[in-house]
Amino acid sequence: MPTPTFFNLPEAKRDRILEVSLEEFASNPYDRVSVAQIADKADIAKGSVYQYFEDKLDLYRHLLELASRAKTRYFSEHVSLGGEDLFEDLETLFRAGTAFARENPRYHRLAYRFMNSSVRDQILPDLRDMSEDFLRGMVESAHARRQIRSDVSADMAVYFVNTLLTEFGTYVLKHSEGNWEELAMESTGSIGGASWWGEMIEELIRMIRSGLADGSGRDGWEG
Amino acid sequence: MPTPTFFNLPEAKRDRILEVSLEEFASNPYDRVSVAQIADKADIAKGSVYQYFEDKLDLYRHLLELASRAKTRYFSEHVSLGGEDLFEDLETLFRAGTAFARENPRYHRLAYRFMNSSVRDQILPDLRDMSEDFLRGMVESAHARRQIRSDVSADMAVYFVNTLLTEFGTYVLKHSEGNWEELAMESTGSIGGASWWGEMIEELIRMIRSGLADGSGRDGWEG
DNA sequence: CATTCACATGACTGCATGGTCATATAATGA
DNA sequence: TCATTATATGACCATGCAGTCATGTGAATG
Repeated sequence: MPTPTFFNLPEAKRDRILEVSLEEFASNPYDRVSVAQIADKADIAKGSVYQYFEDKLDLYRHLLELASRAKTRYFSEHVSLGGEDLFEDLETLFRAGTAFARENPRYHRLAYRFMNSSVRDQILPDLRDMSEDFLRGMVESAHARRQIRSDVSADMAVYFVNTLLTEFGTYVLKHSEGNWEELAMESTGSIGGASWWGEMIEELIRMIRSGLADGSGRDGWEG
Repeated sequence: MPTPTFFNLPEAKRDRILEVSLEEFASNPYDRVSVAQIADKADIAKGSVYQYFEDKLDLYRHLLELASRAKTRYFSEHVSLGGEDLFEDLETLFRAGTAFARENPRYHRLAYRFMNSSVRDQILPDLRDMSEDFLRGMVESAHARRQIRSDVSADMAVYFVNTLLTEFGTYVLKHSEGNWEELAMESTGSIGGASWWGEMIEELIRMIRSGLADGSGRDGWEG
C-alpha cells in the first residue's frame, strides 16, 4: 500500500506519477522497469518514490489494484448477466471485456503482462485465476441446463471459452496498432456497437456457440 | 552461433552445458537467467561460456534453434497431412503438437516463454508467427473448399484455431504438474493414443469442428 | 626438450539496479 | 519569530549482472 504521504500529494502530481508508472509497467516486463527511470520521467527524485511506496513491488501492486478496481467498476456499470442463456451472457462478457481493453489499453496490457510476470506469485500467492473460476461457474450451470453438449467435459469447455476470451482483448489491441487512444475515445457510448471489432465478436460468438452448444437441441443457432 | 571450440568439446560436457542452459531458460524469463548461475550448475567457469558463445543471447538463440530443429524433425516424422479434410489435419497437428510438448516439456516451455520474451524481436526481427501463417494457409484453402462456414472471416477463423492450438500444449503441461518426465516416457509410441490428454484433444476437436464447419453441409459431425 | 596451440579459469571492469539516509527545504502553528 | 513537523532530494551503498582478459594448464608437434 502507498504511504499516507502519497495520498497527501497534490492530485496533479499523484496522477503524473501514476501515469508514468502505468505506462512503464504496461510497456515493459517487471524486471525491465526501472524505478530511476520512472522518477526521471515523472520529474521527481528517486528517493521520493520510496517515500510514497514501500518498494518497487508495492508500486506495481498498487497499479494492479487500480486496474482491477477500474475493470470491476466498468463491468458493474455495463454488464448485467441474465443467467439463462450461456451464450448471450458470454457475448455480453466478451463485449464488455473488449470494450474495456479498448478504452483502457494500458490497464489491459498491464494486466496481461502480469499474468505471466515473474512476480505473479509474490502478488497473487494463490494462483487461481478468478475469471476462470467465474467462467467455470457459468459453464457448469449451463451444463446442468443442457445448454452445452454432453460429449465434452466441463474442463475442456471452460478451457475453450477461457482461452478465447483471455486472448481476444490482446488480439484486438495488436490489430489496431498505434491508433488506440483516438479510437478508444471515438468508440465510447454503446458497447461494441458498429465498430470493426464488434463484428469480430459476433463471429467469435457464433463459433463458440456452435462449438459448445448441445447438438441435439435447437440451441445451435441464433434465437 | 556457437564457436568451433564448443563443438570440439567432449559430447558429455557439451550436453551438460546445454541441459543446464535449457533448464534455466525454460524455467525463467530471459532477464532472470544468469550466465554465472549456468556456469556454476554446469561446473564450468563463467569465462568458458564466453569461449563457447558470443554472448548470452547467442546461447539463448542456439537453444531455440535446437528446439525448432527438434520440433521440425518430430513433425516431419510423425505428421503427414492429407490436405483434404481440414479438421482431420487439425486433429493431426494438435496431437503431434501436444505429444511433442509432453515428450519435450523443456523445449516447449522454452518456446512458449520466447513468444512473449523481451528479446523476441532481437532474435526474430520480422515478428510474423510462422505457425500462424501455416494455419492461415490451411484455413483459407478449406474456406475455398467450402469446409468452413461462410459467415466467419478467415481472420477470425485463424484466430480461433491458432489460439486454441497455441495454448493447448501449455494447458496440458500445467495440468500434469510434477510428473511430466515419467509420463512422457510412458506415452511414447502411438501419438496421443489412450492417454488422458488424447481424450481431451478429441473433445477439443469436436468443438472446433462444430464451431468452424459450414452448417449448410454435412460437415458438422464425424465422418 | 622446447614450442605451439587449444582450451580453462576466475579475478576484474563497468554498469545498472533497488534501496537508504543524512541533509535541505518548506509548511504549520504557537 | 522560533520550533516542530512533513516532505523532497540526490549522493551513496550493496548487489548482481554481462562481458573481458591476463594467466595458467596441458596436450600435441617438431
